[in-house]
Amino acid sequence: MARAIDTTKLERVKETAMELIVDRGYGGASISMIAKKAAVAEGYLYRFYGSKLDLVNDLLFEQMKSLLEIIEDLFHRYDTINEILSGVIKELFKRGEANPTHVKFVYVLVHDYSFRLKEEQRNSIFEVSERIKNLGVENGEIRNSVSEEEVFIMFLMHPVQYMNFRFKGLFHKTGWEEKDIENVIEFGLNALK
Amino acid sequence: MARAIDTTKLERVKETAMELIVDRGYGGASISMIAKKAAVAEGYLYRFYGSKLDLVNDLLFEQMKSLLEIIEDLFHRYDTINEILSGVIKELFKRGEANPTHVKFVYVLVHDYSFRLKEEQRNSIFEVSERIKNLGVENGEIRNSVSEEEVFIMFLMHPVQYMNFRFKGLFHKTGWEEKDIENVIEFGLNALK
Amino acid sequence: MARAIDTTKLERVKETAMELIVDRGYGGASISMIAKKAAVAEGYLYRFYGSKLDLVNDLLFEQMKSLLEIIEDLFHRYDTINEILSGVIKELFKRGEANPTHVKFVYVLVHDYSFRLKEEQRNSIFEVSERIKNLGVENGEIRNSVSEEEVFIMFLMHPVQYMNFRFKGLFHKTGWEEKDIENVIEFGLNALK
Amino acid sequence: MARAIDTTKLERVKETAMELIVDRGYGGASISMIAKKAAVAEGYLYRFYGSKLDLVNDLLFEQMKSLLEIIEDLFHRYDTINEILSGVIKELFKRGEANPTHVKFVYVLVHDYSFRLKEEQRNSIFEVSERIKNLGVENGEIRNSVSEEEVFIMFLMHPVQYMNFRFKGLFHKTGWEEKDIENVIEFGLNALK
DNA sequence: AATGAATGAGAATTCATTCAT
DNA sequence: TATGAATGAATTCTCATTCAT
Repeated sequence: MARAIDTTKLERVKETAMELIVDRGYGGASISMIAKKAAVAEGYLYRFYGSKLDLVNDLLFEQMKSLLEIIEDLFHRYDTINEILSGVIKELFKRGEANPTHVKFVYVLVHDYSFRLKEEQRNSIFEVSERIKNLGVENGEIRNSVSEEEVFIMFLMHPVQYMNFRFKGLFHKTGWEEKDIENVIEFGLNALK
Repeated sequence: MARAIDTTKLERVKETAMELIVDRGYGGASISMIAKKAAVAEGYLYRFYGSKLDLVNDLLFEQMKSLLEIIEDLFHRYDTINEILSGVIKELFKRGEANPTHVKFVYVLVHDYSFRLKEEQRNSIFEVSERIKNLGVENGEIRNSVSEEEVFIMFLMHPVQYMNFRFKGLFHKTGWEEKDIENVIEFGLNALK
Repeated sequence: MARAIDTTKLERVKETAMELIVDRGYGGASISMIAKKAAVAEGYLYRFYGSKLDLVNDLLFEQMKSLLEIIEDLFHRYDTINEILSGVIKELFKRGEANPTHVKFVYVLVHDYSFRLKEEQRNSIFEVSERIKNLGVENGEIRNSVSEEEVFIMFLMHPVQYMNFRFKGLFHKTGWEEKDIENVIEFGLNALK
Repeated sequence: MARAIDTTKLERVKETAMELIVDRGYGGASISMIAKKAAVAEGYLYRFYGSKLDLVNDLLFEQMKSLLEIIEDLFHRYDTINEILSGVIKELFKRGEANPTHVKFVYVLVHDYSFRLKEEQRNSIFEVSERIKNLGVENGEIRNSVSEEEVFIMFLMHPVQYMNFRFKGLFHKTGWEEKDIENVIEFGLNALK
């Protein structure tokens, strides 16, 4: 009987790839570095991905999906922008604490012109943003002049950027407290209202 | 006497480097590609920069400086957040139209963990943000709970991100109109107030 | 299981490297020349050596070690300078015949200021020379005024230089005969006595 | 009227070239390094030499000539091997003290298979060695079994090698004293007798 | 299923040389 | 006479990818 695929192994590769790409950029993270750090043979990942690019695109898709699901999920559970945005941002910060690498990875690749989200995911981003906007406009929590882009920015990109500024220590601050999270929520609500 | 330095040549190299780095990432833009596209010898740029990294760091510094000067300049000419932010955002969009590559370049590299702004420039970012916040808080145009980071984000990062979402067509829109610019201004003022 | 390492391959690289370095100098023997002549991929040798310099230093160490072992060995088997020196020189000429490249390689690199023997090997050179001198002085076969350097020169450097003058045809002679070897031995014994 | 050639300038280039070649090897000493250290334009030396190789060959010829002239000169002034060899070796050590670089330079290049003395100079080397040998054999100061090569070695190569071992600190000694010089003379006379 | 030896195209960088001034 | 800007071939080294085992 054939051996089963060792899923922890592949997981290790993915995690390591994200770490190294965040730290050293796409070009700076070599397959052999990733393989060595993940304690896996160099040729291993070619059993699952056709190329390095494939792997990274897949990783980006997966991570972005996971973040979008936070929004989708809360959108279905609450019906005010206040609740949804609060929930999303709290969850994002929670993940930033538990898995900084994942958040950094999305942050880095989303701003890279060499990586594009898949059409399918772009559509899904547009749709969530639209539905949120509609809800907000009905509720009076979002100005009409706010665009879908801005909704997306405030729900996802801004908190992610905020965390990354802290990761980078751009303003000589690292990490965050409860109060910072509250401020980010307040900031978002204000921007949209 | 030796030949005079051909200054347009170096300018060509810098411009081409930014274009290719935006399109293909730091690692994806090779020196030989840059040189060929700029119609310059491969060894040419090493007369001015010690390495590819040097060149790119210098370019980032230069571009960021140019953007920061917009803020500095308007800060000295106006005394309401409304006027300053309007001025900054209008100028940013103007540049985005005239020189999309420059704006894309800053956008891409600022989000890359492998490139860090120089300490000197980070300090200058903090200082401008602080001065703007102080002014705004005095004027009643900025909430006290808004952090310096958020000021910087709304004055620079958000408009730059907005333009780049349009460049990328993330929401199936490309380019912008007068009304979009007005909205971005309104969005920023709201977020800070 | 991965492929087994082809050991003859590395051997080919080493041999070729020595040949080319002897003929064209360290700088004149390029990695790609070596690889092509050894029928090996350019990147191959980097699996074993971190750099070209590493390879060459290792080669020098190996070759020098091999020559020093001749002396060590004969020192333990005989107890007159006459016997030891005769043995060493005969063996050196034998190797010069069988492997001229090895002898040329040592000759070239030992005289190059950019390559230094490792401290460890320098010590071992000093020690052998010292032990030989002590034996010779006791036996009355070596003058007291002869230095360790001169012992080393006569046991190793002089025969190697002699062979290389013949390789180079500096005096319009190439190769050597039994009588030449005898003369070199006689020359050495006289010099030390 | 045209400016005269600035001979000190060319002299500076030659001296610097020798220094750098000794320290870093032929390939390691670049034209631009030499030019910068000699405070001369990069293109300057091409007014006198067709190529880097030309320069170095010329330098080797010049330095070797200068050393051979010591022997020629003393050969005409004295008529015993003892006097000639003593004179030569003393003069060589004197030069080694005054101009270590020159002695190192000859040492390095003579042992390099990529540089060959010119036929003309090789002949002159052979002739001096022959004349000395004949004189020595007549005088009874040189054994008949000694070859011309060995004469040359003892008159030039050995002292040069001796000095270079000291320069390199191969035996943990640097520099030399009067007594060392006497020993080298004694060593040479013994070897030839 | 997994390994890691081997490849070779392509990367960044250097440098001898040329030539307009 | 002398300069040094500019060149581009060649160099060392890296790395994604393949494939025999």
